[in-house]
Amino acid sequence: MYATTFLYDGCMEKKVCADVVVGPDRGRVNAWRALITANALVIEKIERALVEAGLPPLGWYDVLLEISGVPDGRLRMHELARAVVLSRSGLTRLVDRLAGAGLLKREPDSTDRRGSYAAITDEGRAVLRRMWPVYAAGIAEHFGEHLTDDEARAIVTALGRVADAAQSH
Amino acid sequence: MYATTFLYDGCMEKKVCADVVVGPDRGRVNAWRALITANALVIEKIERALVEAGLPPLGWYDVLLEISGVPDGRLRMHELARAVVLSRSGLTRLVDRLAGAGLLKREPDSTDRRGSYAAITDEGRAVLRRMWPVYAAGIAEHFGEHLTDDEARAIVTALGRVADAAQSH
DNA sequence: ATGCACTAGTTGTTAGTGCAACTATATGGA
DNA sequence: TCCATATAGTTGCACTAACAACTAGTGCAT
Repeated sequence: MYATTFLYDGCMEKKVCADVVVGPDRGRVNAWRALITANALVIEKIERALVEAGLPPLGWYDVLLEISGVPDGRLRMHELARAVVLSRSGLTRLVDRLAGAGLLKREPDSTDRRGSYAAITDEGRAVLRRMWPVYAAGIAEHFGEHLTDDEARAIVTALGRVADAAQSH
Repeated sequence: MYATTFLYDGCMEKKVCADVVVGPDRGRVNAWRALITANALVIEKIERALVEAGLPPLGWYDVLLEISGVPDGRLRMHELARAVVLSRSGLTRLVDRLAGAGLLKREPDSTDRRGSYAAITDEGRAVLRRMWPVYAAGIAEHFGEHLTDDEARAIVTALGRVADAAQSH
């Protein structure tokens, strides 16, 4: 897992590599560092809370949430793949695991015999509902509590822009 | 890998689980969502750039950077473990890999025969210097460019607070 | 129709990760 | 001194993830 990944500040400060001409300025680099550190630490806390509550990991949450959000409660694999950041093969096996646990059911697509649907079951929805309170509490305690309203707004707009750019091209 | 992990917004909006009394408000949740999404997407881009440049992954960067930053260029395993978010056993094997590639060298600690040092080699420093430009370019292109100065500052202070809280207790 | 490129998804293989159990060493108190 | 307990780090095992190769089915152009 991509942990903290601190940056080679020394590179610029100590002028060990003066040949670096272009680079993000100090403030941007610090922002990046803060982001990956906070991300890693908070996710670790939340995963731990889920384990302690006897619930599945966040990856399962992703998939269940995505599928639960569409009207007929089912999604083709490639649609799911777009929403969840995971390789195709990884998704196949993740869905297999979810299906094995009874939270999803696989259904053939009658109009395209190559494809198959992943459909959420009642039990899948139930698990999703049990997970959210734990997840929400983790976000509040380890993340939300430490932000001002202004900061929260700034993060949404700034990182939204970052995500849009990364997704588009 | 913790991918996007979108939140169960529907939970609150559609009042499917009215029993959730406490929870982070909408803005905080959106901030969290933006953070994990941006993190996942940008890291993916940077990892890909490193692969294309024939360089090791970010995890190696972490370790090399951390060790290169101390005066005598070596660190005990447990000191390294504190800096890098990785389990003890994971760190053991990561250091083994780095050592296998000639970027680190393991040295016994003469004052405590249980412990061993991971010491950076010249080649390790060289790799670190080759990695930084690629990493820096990735940060600039996929992250920094999309932030205003104010936003960068807000992220540093806000997420710094988040990380401090997570690390302390 | 038939061939060919494209899309959908799965499987083999390899590598990285965490947990729990283990070995070895250190340390503080009777 | 000697033992209990704590600390440092490694190893066995099970699981997860990515890449590449593969199977199967679609659909367009002749």
